[in-house]
Amino acid sequence: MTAESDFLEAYDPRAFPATAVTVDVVALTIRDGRLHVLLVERGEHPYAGRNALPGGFVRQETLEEAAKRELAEETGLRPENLGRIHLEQLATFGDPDRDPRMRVVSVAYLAFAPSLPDPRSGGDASAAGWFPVDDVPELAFDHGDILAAGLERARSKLEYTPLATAFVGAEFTIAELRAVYAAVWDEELHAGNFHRKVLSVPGFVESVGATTERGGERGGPRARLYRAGDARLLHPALLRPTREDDVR
Amino acid sequence: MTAESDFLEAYDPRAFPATAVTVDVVALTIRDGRLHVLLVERGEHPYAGRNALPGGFVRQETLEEAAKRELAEETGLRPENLGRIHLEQLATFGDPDRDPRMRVVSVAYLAFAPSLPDPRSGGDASAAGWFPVDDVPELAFDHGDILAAGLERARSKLEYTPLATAFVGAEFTIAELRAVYAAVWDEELHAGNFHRKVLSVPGFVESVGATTERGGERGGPRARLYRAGDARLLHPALLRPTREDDVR
DNA sequence: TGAGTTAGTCTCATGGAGAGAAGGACAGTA
DNA sequence: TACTGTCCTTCTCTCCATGAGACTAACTCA
Repeated sequence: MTAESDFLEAYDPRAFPATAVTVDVVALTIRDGRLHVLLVERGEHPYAGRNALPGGFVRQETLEEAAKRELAEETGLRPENLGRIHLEQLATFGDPDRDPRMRVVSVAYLAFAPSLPDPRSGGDASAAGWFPVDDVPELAFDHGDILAAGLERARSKLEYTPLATAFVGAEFTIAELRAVYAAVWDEELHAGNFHRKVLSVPGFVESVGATTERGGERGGPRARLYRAGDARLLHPALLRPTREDDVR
Repeated sequence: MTAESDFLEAYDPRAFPATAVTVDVVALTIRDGRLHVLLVERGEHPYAGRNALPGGFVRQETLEEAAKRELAEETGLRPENLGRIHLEQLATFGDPDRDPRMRVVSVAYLAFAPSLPDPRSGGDASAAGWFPVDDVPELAFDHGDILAAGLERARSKLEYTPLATAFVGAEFTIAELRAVYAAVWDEELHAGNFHRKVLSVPGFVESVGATTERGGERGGPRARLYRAGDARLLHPALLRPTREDDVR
């Protein structure tokens, strides 16, 4: 392999045009029954003062590690506590003029988390906060497009994966799970049918054998507790009600 | 906005570590009832002589334009003839050591095309060819992973989008469409049920009003011709038979 | 002309999904 | 304590999508 090592030694990485690679994270959670996204306020140009998705340049690390690092920085969570947070690659945005400084290609990641503390109180990440996704200010760069892609991915993934369990605690009730679907899909769901459906999908949830300590805030019986099962795909899927408009 | 323009003038793009951005294309087509992928033989180090997905560095263009350009170069197709080819972003691969030369982040694209001529006879793209996806040699870089991701995406997208029509000509029979599903999914399909299903999904196909000139090669009546309808999503979806193994 | 093949239609059994309702268990209030 | 309203959980009924199988008619090839 002498030819190859010679080649590698003579290779000049600067021969290619400078392109920066960043990660941006669409971090979603549910607070007060509404879907929220994590946004930070930009302190620097360009778009100073505008809200943006948390993100930054990729260092000597994998893309996923970069996304985890950015998420940890902005939420104030320690990386080791990121375990229960679902993280997946969303898409890559690289239009030549999406950043006025230079060519920046951004790999967007999507994160789902159970309700997290307000990052404002976290100290370091000063100007960060959770915003309801249906009431988001205009964002910097093309982050509005990235957010839209993240929301669509989240809505779609609830259908055929047990992702909703990433939004709730380790033990949860069927009603809590239903609230997740209702918040992400922004749809009312038939409690009885949802209950039957969730329990009928193999591996979606498994019973803990206990119930909540007390009934709901406004009455009602104690609910049985479940934890996430071992299914990676829901079969059959929980299809969201499809509007004709979506199809064409 | 003087502050911002001052900032942009003083900005030094070289301040960030050099990272190259490439696109790689998983181009799929169907030949002789089998799913094929387009591969090129690398002439240069690293991985000289190994097969790889067609791809290259991104220039002053959008990522999708780069993918189209690479695809056109390797297939010998003129860019204006790429119209009927479906192209979508697949995922981005950026592990620090995936390319021994330098940090290379690759945005992978997925392309579906009707049967194309053999690129070997196209002249320019000398060492390119179509390989059956279930009989692919070991690939350069992490292109094996990229191909696997592309196959899974293709199989999944057939379920809920009219993507299969991108594999056939402008006018096609239901049997041809069924052959696409059978090839991509590598599954036998019940002809009667498939027929009923395809015609029952609104906007999937629309009748041309004519039939094939003659029956099948081994007999049978003439088949009615259809063209792609205006649906962007299939509802209800054509779900592939799910094996229990896939679920866990 | 006959045998074999295939497009298209149909029937039947099964099971999932939506809608509605009922049985309790529980919280809050009078 | 009694009452009211909430809501978790289960059941029933109906409709529809799906899989399996069969049948007819049109066509090719020998």
